[in-house]
Amino acid sequence: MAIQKLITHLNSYLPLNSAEVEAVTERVTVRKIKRRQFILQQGDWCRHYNFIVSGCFKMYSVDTMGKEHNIQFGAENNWLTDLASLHSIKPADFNKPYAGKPSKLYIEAIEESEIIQIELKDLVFLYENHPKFNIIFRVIVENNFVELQNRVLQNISSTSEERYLAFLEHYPNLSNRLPNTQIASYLGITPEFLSTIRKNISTKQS
Amino acid sequence: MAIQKLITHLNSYLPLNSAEVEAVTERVTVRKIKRRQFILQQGDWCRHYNFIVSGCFKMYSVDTMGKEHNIQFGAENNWLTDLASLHSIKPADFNKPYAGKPSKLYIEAIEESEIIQIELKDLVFLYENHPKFNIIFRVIVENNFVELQNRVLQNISSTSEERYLAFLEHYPNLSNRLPNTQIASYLGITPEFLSTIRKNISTKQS
DNA sequence: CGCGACGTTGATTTGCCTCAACGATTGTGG
DNA sequence: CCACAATCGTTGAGGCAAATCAACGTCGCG
Repeated sequence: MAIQKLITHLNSYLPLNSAEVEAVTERVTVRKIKRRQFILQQGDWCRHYNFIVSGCFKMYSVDTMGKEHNIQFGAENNWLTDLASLHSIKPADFNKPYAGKPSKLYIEAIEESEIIQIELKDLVFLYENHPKFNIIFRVIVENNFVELQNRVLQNISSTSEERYLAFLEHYPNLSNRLPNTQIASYLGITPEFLSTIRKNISTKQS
Repeated sequence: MAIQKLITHLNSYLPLNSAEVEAVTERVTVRKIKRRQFILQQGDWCRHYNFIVSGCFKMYSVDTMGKEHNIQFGAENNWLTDLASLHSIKPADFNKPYAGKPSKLYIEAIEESEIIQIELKDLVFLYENHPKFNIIFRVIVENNFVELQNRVLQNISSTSEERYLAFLEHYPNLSNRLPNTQIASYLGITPEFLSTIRKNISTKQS
């Protein structure tokens, strides 16, 4: 069952007691998302943390030329949200639907997916009534921060080929199921150039 | 006074009461750091959060060719630490000096500086005894995460010139005092190429 | 079946790096 | 305080990395 996957995930950070499990369970929503369906679009006010139970998503921005740039992928047991929008809300406005900044990003399903959403106001309730969630979500954000920092380091210090190989190694479960166009967008190169990189790698190996 | 700058900074997130102020004050260390002095070196176990009272630091990694790559700068009112190392420690090992992973990074003073350090075990004490600090440091990490995400987006979607102009706009207080070689390393380009970018910009304007 | 997304290839152009050199500035030890 | 070394910003020639544009075959999906 979907909720059980979330509980197991949270338990891996800090074991929850039954009151905490109940508090979470009461405040989340399970949703099924179809391929190509959006759970966030540019201009929306981002209001949820999204936990991915199954399936796969891409979060991207669209530039002035209409090109998409993948900022992050998310698959099973990942969290995906636009913190820039979600977190621009001040505590006093948590209940208002349109406080803070609208999002500049899109989150779109690449596969048939199932997610669990938790609204910011419910998360704040958990923070205030069950302090353990403060720690869990701080650690989740810290982990994502470290991942992102490594990516920045790669971007400023490695060639495209090195970055591609690092992606394959670091995200084997993603590289299998994503089209190369999407990977190219994530790496910041064109699909054509990724194709020549792949050719070079395969000729080296043989 | 140095501590007062830290308190003012923390108050800007959530106002502290006198017990919380006292708890922080008792557990931090003020240090003066000279130019070119390190507060973290590759191989060290990172044990502190560093709050910069005055001065300026760079955090960088050194690649196999011996080249430095600036991951982050820090100036007044910024926090600087290697989360990847600091945060690899499990709660049970907070008191041990060599738990977790050694750092891969350097943090070096670019100017004569003053910092306030807080050890992980003291921060954990604050988390457990004064839950407000959980929120404050979660928000600090979230803010840094959003900044980093914008940088990733820039790296994969913009030209070097655009990234340089964005840097000037976003960090005017840093771009004044940093040598261009350091900015180039942060942007992931060579100093020579940054020089030609600067020439292009100045000829465009006139 | 037909359309659109995908992966690939090639020709050409552009962005950016490498290497070498130079003057100007800063800093440091004698 | 001076002399010398180190750092810095810049310029130019040449080369490689990567983008652009166009084209083509394949595949999955409606």
